[in-house]
Amino acid sequence: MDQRSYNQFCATARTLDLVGERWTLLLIRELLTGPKRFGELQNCLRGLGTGLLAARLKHLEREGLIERGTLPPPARTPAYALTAAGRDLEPAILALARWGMTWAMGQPRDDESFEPGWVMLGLKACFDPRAAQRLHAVYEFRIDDDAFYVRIDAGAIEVVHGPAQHPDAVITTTEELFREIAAGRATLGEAFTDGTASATGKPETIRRLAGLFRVPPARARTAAPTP
Amino acid sequence: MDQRSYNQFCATARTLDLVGERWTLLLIRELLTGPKRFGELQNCLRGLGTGLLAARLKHLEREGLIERGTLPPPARTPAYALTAAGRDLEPAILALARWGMTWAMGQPRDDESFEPGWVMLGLKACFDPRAAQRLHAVYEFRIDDDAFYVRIDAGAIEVVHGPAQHPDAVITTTEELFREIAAGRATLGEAFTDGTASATGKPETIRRLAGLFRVPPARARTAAPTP
DNA sequence: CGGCATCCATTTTGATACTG
DNA sequence: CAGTATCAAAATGGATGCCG
Repeated sequence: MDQRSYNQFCATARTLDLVGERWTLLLIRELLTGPKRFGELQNCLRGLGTGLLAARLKHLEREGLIERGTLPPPARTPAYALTAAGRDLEPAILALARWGMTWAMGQPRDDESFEPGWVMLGLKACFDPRAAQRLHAVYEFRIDDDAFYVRIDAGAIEVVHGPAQHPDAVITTTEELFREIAAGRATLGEAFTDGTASATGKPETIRRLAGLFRVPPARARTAAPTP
Repeated sequence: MDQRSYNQFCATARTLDLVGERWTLLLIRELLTGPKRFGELQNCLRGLGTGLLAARLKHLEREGLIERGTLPPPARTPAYALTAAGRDLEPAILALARWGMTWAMGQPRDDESFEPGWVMLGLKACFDPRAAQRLHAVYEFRIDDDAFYVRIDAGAIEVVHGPAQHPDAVITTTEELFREIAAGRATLGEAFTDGTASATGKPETIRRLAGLFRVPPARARTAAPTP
């Protein structure tokens, strides 16, 4: 599982030697929004068996991409978190996500699973720092029984799985809307208008939210003439 | 080979469904610097058998990421080129490369193969558009028997495998130097000084070259405290 | 629940031989 | 060369069962 290397002295190949195996990048994707426990990971990653999950976690820990630790004091249960090296994979994963938004999303198939966190990460991938100049705000998203918070700080964005401490605005909506957003059939702005999402908090903070993200238009993957 | 899907309605997962299999991203990496033939691909990708290469090419063609065509008129031999969708994977591949430069390069192992093109792509990944303001120039790199050209156009960079038509400057050097650059033990600037690389052409164009790239410093992948 | 071990059916892969 | 055919060796997935 890690003795199979491409044997190329190339930055891309070396990276794929470490994280190119099946499930690995998706596992890291899950940890991008905060530490998760074994069972949580298994829930998000249907089809990944316990054995393979344990092997992948061990491999990533040995390679210094994740750390096994325990959640904040009250809960003494083990959890996995990204190290600095692991966190630094975020730009690559968001780049893959942007590609997927453009070229591969279309309609959900009915055998596909879905997590609101994937859309939260998608929003992050579409975040436009220039649209967030001078904005400092914490948003809390409540999607059915899931919660995320988004902290915007002068062109930087942070997305974390879990409720916020002192949100400036709270957005309440459904997983169904998030599915529609992922399919490109809805936007946050429209959702506020047609009532599929509601918000409480500082009006100005709410007003700026929808403009922070530039969703790339979907395109079809048909052979294109070389320019 | 394509019936194995993650079955997630997620942009990242959908992308990996298409290009996440072994060898696929490296294959696309090879095509980022221009069309290549079956045999050329096989040469760069030691360990990838002909059967699997053929299968991958067929899959990528069917999915609209590459096109099978023939090289420019004189040679009537088949070659594979990226479509617009395939080319659009470049940001993701360069992001993976940047990660590898930072966290995974170190020294070459002696069982690793090496291609100068991988370093050319590494340079592209380190290109700093702001350092190239107002610069319009075509550089030709001659690395032993390989050639690449690099066109800089006001903050944009293009890297193509093959000789240039009318280069403003020609850089001549060895594969050995490129290996050292990949290992972070040499830079273009030093190479001009110590004579391991030589350049002919417009002095001002040559002078600006080394400053166009910001190579990220290498870091060790040891468990880091979460900030 | 967290996590590892084991067994087994199915895929993927790697390596090589072979054909136009 | 470009690509198919073939076969052995891994990797995967699913279903357990076990132990703290």
